[in-house]
Amino acid sequence: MAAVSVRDVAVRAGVSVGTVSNVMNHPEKVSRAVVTRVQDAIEHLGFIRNDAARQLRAGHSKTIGLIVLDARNPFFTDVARGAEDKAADAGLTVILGNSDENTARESTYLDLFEQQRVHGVLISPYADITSRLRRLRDRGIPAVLVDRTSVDLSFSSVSVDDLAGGRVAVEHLIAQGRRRLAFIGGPMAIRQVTDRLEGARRAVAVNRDVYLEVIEIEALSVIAGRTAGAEIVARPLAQRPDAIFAANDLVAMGVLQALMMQGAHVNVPAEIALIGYDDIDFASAAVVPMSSIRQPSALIGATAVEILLEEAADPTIEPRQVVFQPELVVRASTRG
Amino acid sequence: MAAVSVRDVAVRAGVSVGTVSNVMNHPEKVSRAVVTRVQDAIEHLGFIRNDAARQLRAGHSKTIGLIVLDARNPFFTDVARGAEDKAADAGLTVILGNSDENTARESTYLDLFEQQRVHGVLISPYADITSRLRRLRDRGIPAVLVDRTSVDLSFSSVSVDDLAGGRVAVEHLIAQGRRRLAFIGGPMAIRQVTDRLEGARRAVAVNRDVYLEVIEIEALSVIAGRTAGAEIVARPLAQRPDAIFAANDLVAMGVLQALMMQGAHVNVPAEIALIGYDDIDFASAAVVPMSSIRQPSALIGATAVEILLEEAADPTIEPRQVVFQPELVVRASTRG
DNA sequence: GTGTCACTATAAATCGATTCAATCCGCGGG
DNA sequence: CCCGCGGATTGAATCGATTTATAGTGACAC
Repeated sequence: MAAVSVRDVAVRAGVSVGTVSNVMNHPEKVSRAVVTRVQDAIEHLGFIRNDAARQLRAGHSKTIGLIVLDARNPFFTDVARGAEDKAADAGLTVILGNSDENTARESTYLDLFEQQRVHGVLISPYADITSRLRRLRDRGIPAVLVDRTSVDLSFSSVSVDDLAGGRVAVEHLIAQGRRRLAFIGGPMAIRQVTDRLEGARRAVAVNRDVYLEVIEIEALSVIAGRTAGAEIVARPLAQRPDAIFAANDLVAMGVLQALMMQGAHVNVPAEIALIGYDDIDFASAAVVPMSSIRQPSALIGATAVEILLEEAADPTIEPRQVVFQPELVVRASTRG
Repeated sequence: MAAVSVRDVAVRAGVSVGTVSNVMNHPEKVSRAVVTRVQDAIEHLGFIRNDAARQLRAGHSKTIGLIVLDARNPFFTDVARGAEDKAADAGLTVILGNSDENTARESTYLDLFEQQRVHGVLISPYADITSRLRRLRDRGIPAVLVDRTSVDLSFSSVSVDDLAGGRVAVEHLIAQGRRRLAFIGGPMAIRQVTDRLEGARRAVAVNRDVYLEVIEIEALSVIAGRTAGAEIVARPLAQRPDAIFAANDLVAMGVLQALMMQGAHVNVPAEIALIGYDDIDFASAAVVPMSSIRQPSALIGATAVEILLEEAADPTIEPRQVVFQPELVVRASTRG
C-alpha cells in the first residue's frame, strides 16, 4: 500500500519534515528554491496530507456540522447550500445530518460531530438540547441555531420571523376578500408551525367577520397535504373554506393536487385561494403557480456560518439573534 | 477548556489508558468489575473519544464519501438516503458532496475525501476520473460508480439500464397510439441523457410511422423544461408533438407547467401525453399525476455501499457491474 | 513449596502533521 | 579575523486512541 507521508516527501526533496510542513502552511518562512523543490516532490509523489493527523494536532477539524429537520425539504437544501458556499470561502466543509424530526437521530449526529471535534455546529433543533449544546460550547465547539431562536438567548440564532410571515399571509388572503380561512399544518410540536399559526390568528383577530379553521396534520409533507385537501373536497360546498394557508409549500402542493384532482376540480383561486410557505422552486412551477412566503434560505445558511466563525474565533463574544423578515410572493393561486 | 481524554478517564477509574481503550473496543478482554468502573467514569466525565486520533491509528476513517451530480434532485436524495441507512448498519457515516456537474467541484471533493482517508468513495461521475479513482484504489480506498457503468469495467458499478428505460417509455407512448414524439433532454454530455435517448430511438426504429423529434436543453431542471415547453406551446397546432418524453421528472414538471399555463391550456394527456423519468415524489403529486420510469433509488445507494464494504474488506475481489431494470409507472399524464 | 496455566492489566510504541526551541550558515560591521 | 545578527532549516516533542509485548496475580496440580 503506497501511503505517501510528509516523510517520503521530505526524503525526496532532501529536506526535513518540518520544512515540508512549512512549505504547506507558512511558505513565507521558506526560501523560494526549497518551496519549488518540495512542491515538485509533492506533485511527483501525489502526496495528499492526512487530515486525521492534522486535526489531532490542531485540536479541531475543518468541518462544520449541520443538522436539519428534513433533508428532502428544498428549504433546508437551500440553507445547506448557503452554508456550504460560505464555509468554502473559509476553507471549511459542511457535513449534513438529517435528524428527520427524530430525537435519537438528532442526538446521534451531535455525538458524531463531537467525536469529530467539528469547528462548530449549526442546528435546526427538534428536541430540547440546550444542555447538550452548552457542553459542546464548554469544550470549544460553538453552536448556532438555525430557523429557530434559543429559548434563553444564550445561543446565537438565525431565523425568520414566522409570526410576521403567518400574519402577512393571512392579511393577504383577507385583502383578497376571503373570509372563511383554513390553516393546514402540524405537528404542533414544531415551533415554526405554531408561530405561523399564531401570526395567522393575530391577523384574523382584527377582523370581526373572518373565521379561521385549524386543520392539524401529522407531518409537513406532500402526502399529508393531499389527505387534508381530500377531506376538504369531500365537504359540501357551503362548508368549504374560501382560502387555505398551508404551513409550508410541500403541504400546499399536496392540497393543490387534491383540489384539482379528477372529479374534484375546485377552481383555484376562484373558489379556494391557496398560499404556502418557503417559496421553494416547485411553488412557482406548480400548475397554478403558488403564492408563498419567501424566506431568504441561502442567506440564512450563510449568516449562520458567519456567526459561527466569529464565535469560534472569539468564544467570549456575545450571542446574537438575527431575525430576517419574510416576504410575500403573490402568484396565481391567490390572485383574482 | 475541558477536553476529556482517555487519560482522564483512566485516572478517574484507577486503571491504565490501555484498559480504557479495551473497555471500548474489546470489552470481552476486561473483567466485569473494571468494565463498569470505566463506564461510570466515561459517563461521569462525559468523555467522547477523539475521532482524529482513532483514525490516525487505524489509517482510515469511518466515513464514506458520496459525490452526486445534483443534490437537489430527489433521485439523488433518495440514493443518498439508501446509502446512509446501509452505512449506518455498519457503523459508518456518509458525507455528501455535490459536484453540481462541475469538474472543479468534483475534483475538490475527491481531494477532500482522500485527505480524510475515507473508507471508500461512491461517485456519480461527471468528468473522466478513472485515473484518479485508480490512484485512490492503489492507496486502499475503493470506489464504486453510481448510476453509471465504468468505461473499462475495472470498477464496480451500480446503475439502472437507461437504454431499457428509454425504450420502455417510448414503447408505452406508441402503444397509446402516439406517433409524433418529442424527446426533451440535455446536455448530451450526460450519459444518462444519451442512453435514454438511444433507448427511445430504438423503440421508434421498429415502427415505420413514428417520428421522434429531439429538443436539446441546457440542464435537467424545472426551468429548462418550462422553456422547452413554452416553445412547443408557441407552435401551430399541427406542428406540436402528440407525446413528450422528458429526460427526467424535473424537466417533465417544467414542461407540464408550460403546457397548462394560463392561455396555453393544452390538455394533458388528450392533446399531448407526457412521461418523465425517475419517479420522484413530486411526479405523483403533480396536478396531472405524471407517468414516469421508476428507478430503485434507495436500493441503488444501499447496493453501492454493500459492494464498497466488500471491496474495502478484500481489495482483491473482482469488480462487479450491477444493473437494475427500471419500471414503467403509468399515471394520468399518458392514460387515455 | 514450586511450577504452570489462564486471565487481567500495564507501559510503551505507534500513526502523521505541526510546532518550537535549537542550530546552522552567510555576511556585514567592528 | 572574529562576532553577532537574522533568516533558513532542523529535529524532537506533541496531539489522543490503539495495540502489542510484557508483567502481575491467583488458582491449581504435583
